[in-house]
Amino acid sequence: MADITKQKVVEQLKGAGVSPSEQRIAVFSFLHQNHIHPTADTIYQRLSPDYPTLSKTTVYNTLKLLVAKCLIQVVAIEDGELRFDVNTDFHAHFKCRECLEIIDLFDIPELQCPMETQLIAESTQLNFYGICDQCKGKQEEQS
Amino acid sequence: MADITKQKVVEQLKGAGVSPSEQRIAVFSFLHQNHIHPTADTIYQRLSPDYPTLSKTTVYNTLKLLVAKCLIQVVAIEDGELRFDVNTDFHAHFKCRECLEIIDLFDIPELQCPMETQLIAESTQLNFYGICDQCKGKQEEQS
DNA sequence: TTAAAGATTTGTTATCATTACAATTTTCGG
DNA sequence: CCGAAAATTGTAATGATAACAAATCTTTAA
Repeated sequence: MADITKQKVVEQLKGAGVSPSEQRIAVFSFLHQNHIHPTADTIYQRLSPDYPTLSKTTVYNTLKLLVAKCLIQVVAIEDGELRFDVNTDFHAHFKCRECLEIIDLFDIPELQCPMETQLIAESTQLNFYGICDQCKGKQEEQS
Repeated sequence: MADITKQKVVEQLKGAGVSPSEQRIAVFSFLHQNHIHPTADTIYQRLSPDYPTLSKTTVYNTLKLLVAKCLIQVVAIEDGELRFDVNTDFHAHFKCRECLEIIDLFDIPELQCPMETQLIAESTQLNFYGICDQCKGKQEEQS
């Protein structure tokens, strides 16, 4: 699971001009090690046991800072909650309406606005909604 | 601005099995006549003068119903507020970070999940974020 | 080393979109 | 015209996020 060392995380933070506090290291490491597109609350819940003094406000502040420094990406796939992704390269997401999990889809070429519009996209979100294979299988069993 | 008659709106509602109350006609007509991807609150604010007894809950209920009946589409382009669109055909959206307006982009072919994933998208959202031509022009003037 | 300045974290409170809910009003079949 | 079902309404609840000020930690300069 630990696909990145604490060293590397600290280096990335410093490289972006973010002083590497324990809390920031914890949040950023969590995202590096858990590619589950978590919400701020999920991050808070999962880190709390190991960082008992951690505040939810700090999680929100840290996430906002990491987004501003382009170290992570916001995934606005569902209203009412933001999700976060360490992978800042363009890729699409598929959200299953049953298990609510989000699946990364990488083999999609980066999209641009139609040329005649002259619009330049600074970022792009491509979201698919449906039912994943596992959940589809379960439903077919029952019928 | 009135690009559709009340008659047509009523027909569409009935056709989808929605009884055409005054409030539902008002909300659906507003969306037909104002392609501004409004939020529930905007719809409520704009209709209130003409429908003084209208309740915001009714606006939310109606929007949810129209979405369920596939008469309108949800545009989840920004967290914290849902927007609504009478155009249920696939098209992309561009949100300007300055004026916050949403521009429709039609000349984009409908996207599918990569074949090898076996995933089938029931709906798709393609959102671009950047700065529109007007706002870009204003910024260049000042510098 | 030390003290002030600055940065960071924290807990509480506020905000805002949306939903839940129960009461009231409207609609419609008999 | 009456009563059941549907629709609407207002209020209260929820839940994610932001604002804010106090507390703590870190850094810098004397």
